[in-house]
Amino acid sequence: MSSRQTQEREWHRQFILERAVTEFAQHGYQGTTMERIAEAAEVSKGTLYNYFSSKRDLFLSLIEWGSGRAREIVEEALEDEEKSIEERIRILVNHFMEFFETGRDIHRILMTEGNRIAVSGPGDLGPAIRSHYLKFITRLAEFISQGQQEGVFRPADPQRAAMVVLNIVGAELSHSIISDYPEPVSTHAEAVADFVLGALGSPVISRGPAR
Amino acid sequence: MSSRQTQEREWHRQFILERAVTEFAQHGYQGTTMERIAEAAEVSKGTLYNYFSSKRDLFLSLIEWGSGRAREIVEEALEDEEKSIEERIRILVNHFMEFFETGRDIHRILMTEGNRIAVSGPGDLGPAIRSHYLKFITRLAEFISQGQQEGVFRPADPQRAAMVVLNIVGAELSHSIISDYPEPVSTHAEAVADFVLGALGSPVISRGPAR
Amino acid sequence: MSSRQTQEREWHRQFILERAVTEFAQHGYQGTTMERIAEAAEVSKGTLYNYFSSKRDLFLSLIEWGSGRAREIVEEALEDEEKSIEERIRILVNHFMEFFETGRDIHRILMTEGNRIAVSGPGDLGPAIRSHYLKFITRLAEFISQGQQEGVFRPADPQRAAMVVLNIVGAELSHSIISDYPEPVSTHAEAVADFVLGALGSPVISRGPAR
Amino acid sequence: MSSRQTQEREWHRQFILERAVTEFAQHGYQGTTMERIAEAAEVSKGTLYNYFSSKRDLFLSLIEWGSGRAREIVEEALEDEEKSIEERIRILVNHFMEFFETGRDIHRILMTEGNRIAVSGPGDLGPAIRSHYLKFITRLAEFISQGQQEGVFRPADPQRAAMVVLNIVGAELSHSIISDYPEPVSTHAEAVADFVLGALGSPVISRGPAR
DNA sequence: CATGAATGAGCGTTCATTCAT
DNA sequence: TATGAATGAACGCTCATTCAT
Repeated sequence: MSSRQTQEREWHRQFILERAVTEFAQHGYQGTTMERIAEAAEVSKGTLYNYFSSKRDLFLSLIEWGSGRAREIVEEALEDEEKSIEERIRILVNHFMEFFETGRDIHRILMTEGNRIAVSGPGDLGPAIRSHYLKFITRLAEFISQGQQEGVFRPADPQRAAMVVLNIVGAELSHSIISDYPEPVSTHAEAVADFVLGALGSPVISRGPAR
Repeated sequence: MSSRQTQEREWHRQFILERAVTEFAQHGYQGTTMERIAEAAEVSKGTLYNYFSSKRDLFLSLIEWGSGRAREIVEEALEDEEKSIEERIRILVNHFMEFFETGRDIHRILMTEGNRIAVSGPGDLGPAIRSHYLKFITRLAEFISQGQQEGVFRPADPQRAAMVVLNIVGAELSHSIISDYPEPVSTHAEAVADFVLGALGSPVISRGPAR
Repeated sequence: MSSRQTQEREWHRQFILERAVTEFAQHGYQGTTMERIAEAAEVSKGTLYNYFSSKRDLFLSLIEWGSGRAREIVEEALEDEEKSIEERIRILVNHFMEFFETGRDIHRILMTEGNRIAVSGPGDLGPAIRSHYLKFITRLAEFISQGQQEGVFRPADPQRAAMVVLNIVGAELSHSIISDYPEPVSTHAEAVADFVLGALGSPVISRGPAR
Repeated sequence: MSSRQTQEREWHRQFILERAVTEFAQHGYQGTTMERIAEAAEVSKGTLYNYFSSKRDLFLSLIEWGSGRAREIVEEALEDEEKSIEERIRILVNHFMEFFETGRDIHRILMTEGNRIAVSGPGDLGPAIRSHYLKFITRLAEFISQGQQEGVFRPADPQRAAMVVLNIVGAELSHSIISDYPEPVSTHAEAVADFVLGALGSPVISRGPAR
């Protein structure tokens, strides 16, 4: 097969994934039909199976892709050792918020469906997703641990703290849905970061409009 | 119909709901079949339809019941005006943690399935659930608002803050699932309360083993 | 469940099997759809699954039923020790021919589909069918072995001989299909028995119209 | 188009057929996919359709080819008028057994799938196959008829007798499958011939190890 | 001519719901 | 009221066939 064909095949695969994300985000794993995905991706049902061996495979590919992107965000935000710990947390939240804007759907899946499926999903999706989740959490926990050693954060189980950070960020997503406000979610990145830093124990000096 | 018959009917209905909770918690809304619920409730499939007009109705009844119980917890914890704001938050978290222990399933549904379905569930479960959610959040937001006025909490959008509180508590649930630790979740109520108070802006003086 | 209900359920199951036989006989295992069986049995597709867990299960039940009936025929024909060996073979062939008349379809399945599937069927039907086949062949082989010891039949591998007998009887089925003759297959039982006895080595003295 | 091109095209066609035989033999008509055939023939799926207009056409070509080869065997074995009738039957059986060895697959198809499809196959394969079958049977019947006139065989419907011969040979195939013995089928050609001659009414004087 | 991506009708199977008993 | 057999629409998935390259 020529390289160009391989390339195009990969593009097409990506395209299908991108369209599928929205469906899964809106209807959940079980509620999303291959038929709908096919329509959303503007291909026939059969074509889906030329790219993914099953619905499960498609969904897992999507989780992998999404959690990969999320890990990149964490990495990019945390790796710059020149910046202060607090600064880096703010950047992390910021990047996450922006990721929401463009990848709001994939995040929603990661947060809710992933959470539920990690418990006892159909076709044993659980372990696979849980593993992606853990890689993600672990990196964040390491950073928090470092912050604790430097005295910036108060002592607490780093993994629990990482989970808390993740869920506070997720709370903003829920809030945006419930409140149905018009402005981009990332507008509130500062406010969210305040909650995160507060939870981790850092003295909060909000730089947002409040106060 | 005699009052006693009415009473028994109501008991039976409750019994079915209690058995259904576990199923929904384990398999999600779509993944739970009426067949399974019937078996779990030790009745026939047909009987289910004598008590609930549809699967949707059954699930909604369950959400209503669960979120009702959750609202009671919030109310009980927050109403005692003799206690300090911070004290009441700690009690709230404590009660929630205990609710997890006994009603872990209903909570899991409220947190994950509820969250997802609130967006765009099958058969338009969304609006109904969202309304329950809001009543719940609103009460918490009122209390936080009061705390802010009293200067105990730092200023922030109270509804957003309420959502953050809820999600921090939810984080512990996720953490317990991921970490698969053996002790009761409520063991960690103190640690969770610390995160909550930190996020809300209260100066944290942990009374747990840390420090 | 009352005994009458159980009884009726069993009848219904039998009825479905009887209707299914024709379909499988005409279109083979893979060529027969559950839809067609449902139509033939005058029920909905879903009902089929109230009685059989899968297409495979339905087919296997049918094979079991048919091969059970066939074994009974063999047993009935061969057990009467008062009759001569040759006489019993003639009775056997006769009964088989009559079985064809009423159960032509099940026989066709046993002969052709069974044969093919025994090799490498879909969903590993092979071993199950092969086992039924063997019980059947073994009883016949025992009888032939006895005949050989009594000097009525010439020496030969009894199992091979049993297979030959079965296939000669089967040949008549093929012949009736190819020639498309109008009279009942059992009309030719004598002629078929002559072939069988000849093959087994008994001196043939046909009592049919030939000679 | 040059003759050489035509030639090569024909070769390629043959090659595909030879590879397809194995697939059809193992999985049956319906159970064999064009995908599998393409893989087995080391071409793409599309190419298959350059040589055969449809799966049906491919299968029919294969039946034609196989039954042609079978007819040749019959012809070769029976035409040598110098040999005795009995001798020629033994040669026929022998050749058939050898044909099994090299063309076991095509035979299996002819015997089982062919048999079933002859009745009412998908896409009306029936009549076409039946016609091949008849040509084949008819030649054998003629020979048997001759044997009967010469008094070597007892009187019987020649076509029925031909069918019986064919099925006895087929019995050995079934037997080899059921018994799963290791030696080549042709090892037992003598034994099979004994059964055939016995069935046709010839006095059996086995030349095999038995007696 | 060779390819393999695209197609869509059709398959086996599931399950919420109905209804005669 | 309680039952569970019957239903049929809808699902995930397969595969013979087409066609642009």
